[in-house]
Amino acid sequence: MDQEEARTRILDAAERLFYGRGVQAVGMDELRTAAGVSLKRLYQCFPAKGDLVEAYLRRRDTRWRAALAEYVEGRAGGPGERPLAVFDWLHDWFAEPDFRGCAFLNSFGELGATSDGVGRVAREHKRALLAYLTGLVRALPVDGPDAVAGQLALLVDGAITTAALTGDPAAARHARTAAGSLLAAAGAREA
Amino acid sequence: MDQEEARTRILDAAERLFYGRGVQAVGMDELRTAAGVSLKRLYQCFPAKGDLVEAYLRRRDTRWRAALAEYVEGRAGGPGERPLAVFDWLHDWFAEPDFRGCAFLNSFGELGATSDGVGRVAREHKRALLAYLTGLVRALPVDGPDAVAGQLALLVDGAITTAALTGDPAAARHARTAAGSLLAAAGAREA
DNA sequence: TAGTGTAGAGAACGATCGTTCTCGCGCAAG
DNA sequence: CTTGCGCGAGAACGATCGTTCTCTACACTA
Repeated sequence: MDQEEARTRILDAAERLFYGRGVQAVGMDELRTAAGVSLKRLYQCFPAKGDLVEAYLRRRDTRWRAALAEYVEGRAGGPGERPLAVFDWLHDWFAEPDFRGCAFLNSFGELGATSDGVGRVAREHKRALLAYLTGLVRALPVDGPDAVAGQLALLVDGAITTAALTGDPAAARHARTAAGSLLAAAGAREA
Repeated sequence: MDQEEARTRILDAAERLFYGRGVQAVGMDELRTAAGVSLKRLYQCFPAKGDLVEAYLRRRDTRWRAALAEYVEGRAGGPGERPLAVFDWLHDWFAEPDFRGCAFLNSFGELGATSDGVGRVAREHKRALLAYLTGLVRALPVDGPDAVAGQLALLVDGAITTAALTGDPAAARHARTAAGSLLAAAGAREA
């Protein structure tokens, strides 16, 4: 087996287990079994569990944001619908059977006080998300686009945590409605 | 030492340590030392760690919501300012030096997949918060007060998680601005 | 005063954690 | 063919976890 394939299989197993049950609830031995990789290989790919956690979060960050951007790009008609399409994508995500909230907020809540690496990755993720939303809002004729983007980011995080706790994807629709009101209040016209 | 006092000291230590560093990062022995209580006493008050975690969360829930309600009651002028006062209270909370996000969301992210007791308490907390916000909004002449309250709840959760991650209490002000826009959009007048 | 029960201090236990070490097998080079 | 070398399988290690047990000291009662 290639070193590259081993990394992929380890990261796949890590994402499924860490995201589904929490980092501390999954031992390295169970992870090794799920990945179908020897313990030696696992430790030569990731010298410590913390490295694996950070790598898992980084890969998930890029994939998550790419999937969101691809959906918004392909779905939304005009620029005015793009910020709202974000919440449509959230709704689809929330409805997935293994949805369990934001991986970064969960990991930060679990390890943020101990590991600064987790906190760093989580902050970068949210900062990148805010930057993406800011780009979407700036393309519209709204007053104070950066402030509005920050408000949308609050709605996104609120919807994710609410959906995770209640198990109800409807939080995405409520957030979408609120986002529409905020954009309208800031003067967005259907462009 | 009284049994009642022992319970209080244990819960005080549990709240400080569990909230500050996460549940799994704190052992029963460290907790025993922090509480100044014998191990035997600790286990006769709380037969297992899970019981202590749930008790800590339940006490925090009642105190947290009581503090919020007291602030809103005493601070806000008219009923129209009450929903906004919620975010002022959040700002004060975020600025506290040991603020580390929502104890219920943190615990749920850490243990929600394993322990259903934690999930139950966290859901009850958020449901009670939503009910409180609904009461505040229903006192105003707005269209669809329940939907608006749900939107405010999204902003509250978003502000808490954002402030926890960035360490910046400004998230509360942004959320307050957004809440004002949403209330205005729903037809709230300064009552 | 002698006996009894309870509490505190901390050792001890079994389980599990992250990590490393050992062993044996297959393969490639000389 | 032989001789290393790298890999997989899993035992082993030290630490730590949640929980229980032991032992001692002391307050209260007859």
